[in-house]
Amino acid sequence: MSFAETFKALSDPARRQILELLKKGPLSAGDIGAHFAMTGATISYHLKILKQADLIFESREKNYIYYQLNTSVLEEIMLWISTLKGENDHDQGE
Amino acid sequence: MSFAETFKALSDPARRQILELLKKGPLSAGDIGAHFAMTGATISYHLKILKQADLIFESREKNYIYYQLNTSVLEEIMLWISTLKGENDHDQGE
DNA sequence: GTTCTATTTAGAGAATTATCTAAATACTGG
DNA sequence: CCAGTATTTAGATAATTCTCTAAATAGAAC
Repeated sequence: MSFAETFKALSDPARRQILELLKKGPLSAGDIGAHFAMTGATISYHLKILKQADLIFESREKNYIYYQLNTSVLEEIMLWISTLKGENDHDQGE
Repeated sequence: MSFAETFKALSDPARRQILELLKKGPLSAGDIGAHFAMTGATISYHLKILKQADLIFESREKNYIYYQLNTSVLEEIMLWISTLKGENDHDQGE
């Protein structure tokens, strides 16, 4: 939810990779786990953190939980970085 | 230097605040420290991490070390986030 | 309702990170 | 060179984070 939470969530390589996987479309927790050498429990832990940071959301279907990228929070991060770069007032980077 | 390093560096609130302070211009380590309830040693620790992530650079003058924002790495982060959002091929967000 | 599959939660341990105090380094200016 | 100020480094500790195993929950399908 908070800014700090989002940055923290993005700070882990595994979590960033999960986001990259989800870029192509929704995946179940199991599908995601198949890409990593981690137990399902650990994947679940990372998914929880991404969820709390609002970077992903889930939808349940049949026996599975599908995870999906939520891009709206990324906008906020972009804005923070832009502002830091001094591109506060104008919307066009140079 | 690496991507991972940059995100890690950005994940700490104090370090983000340091970057925000530096937005207005160069500051000495002491000046930066004056804004926080931390010892100088801890500030130095955070500065080192920001430096290693290439988010700041230093220039020595007299008895002081001045720190300054380095925006070039921020571009890379922005790009990564843009790509994640699916704005890969076109440079104009919608 | 029992069993099977998918996922999460709980609890514990190892690794990493943030912080402190004390000491070291670096530079200034007499 | 000596004394003073600014900053970093070293070493220790507390807090946080990542990971695991084992157990719990949720739903599906028979």
